[in-house]
Amino acid sequence: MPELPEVEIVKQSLKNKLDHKRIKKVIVSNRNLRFRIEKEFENFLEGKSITNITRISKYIILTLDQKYFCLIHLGMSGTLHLFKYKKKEKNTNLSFYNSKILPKKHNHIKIKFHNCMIIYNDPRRFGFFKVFKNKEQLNELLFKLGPEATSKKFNFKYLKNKLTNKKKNIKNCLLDQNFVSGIGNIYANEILFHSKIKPTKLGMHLNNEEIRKLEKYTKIILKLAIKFGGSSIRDFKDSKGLSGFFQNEFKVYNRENKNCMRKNCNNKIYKIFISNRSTFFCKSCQKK
DNA sequence: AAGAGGCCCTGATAGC
DNA sequence: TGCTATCAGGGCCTCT
Repeated sequence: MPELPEVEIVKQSLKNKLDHKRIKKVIVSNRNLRFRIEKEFENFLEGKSITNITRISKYIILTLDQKYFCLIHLGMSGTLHLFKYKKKEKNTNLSFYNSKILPKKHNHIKIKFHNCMIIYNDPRRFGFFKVFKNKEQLNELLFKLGPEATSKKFNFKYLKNKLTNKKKNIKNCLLDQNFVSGIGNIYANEILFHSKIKPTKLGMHLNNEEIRKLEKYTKIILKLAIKFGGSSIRDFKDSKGLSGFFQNEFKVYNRENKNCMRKNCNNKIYKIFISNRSTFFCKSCQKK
């Protein structure tokens, strides 16, 4: 599901809700996510307070007691659901949460707070939770990432330098998180359409104008997608259950055989596969 | 060393 | 209706 805009939306929807909340109880019902959840996971989290919630590329980071970290990646199908506490019935230990609909299966992790809880659901289990006992350990993992697509570090100079002699096609470059972080398959397709660059073009063959457009539209598209609340295909929702609307703005993604939306272009959108990922483009707008 | 492809996993959908 | 095949928003690992 989630690329940088969707992860940002999830983070925003958790922010202020979980800030400074103390974790009362953690329940893991399936430890086999992308990485197996460590035995100490529950114990480590319980009793600690969430002192900050941030996002780096497609990762959500919970800061715990200002010095520990819980790194969350939603993989392809992960979702976080926030439930507010409603009431506790007299003489029982049952807690009741508001009635927001939750999938019946694949709810792998529950994190309970005083008056709310979050549930991690992930059918395909490509996502993961991992705790870090200090910042150095966390940075070790994160420093391998390329500059964030929305950041100043991702600029003409960086791209020009990186693309020189790059024999990889530009679409795979955009999907390579060590090249630039935060972009996934949907936004890679959309960015290349707006930049008028053919997805199969080798990185080394981009001219200066194309590099400038690539930088420009990467930032425009991702920031616009955040404004629209992300893209909700296959039911992406934020932690409160709200959908995004950027899917209505797609120009090429999932539009095989439909008309190109650029003014005065009469061509259709083609679908090809690049490294087994579906790739959409207009042959006439993205000639080379 | 860089790049391509397989693979992890479940579910929705298309085609027969 | 019910089977099988294919494909999904990610990224790690292996092979060349």
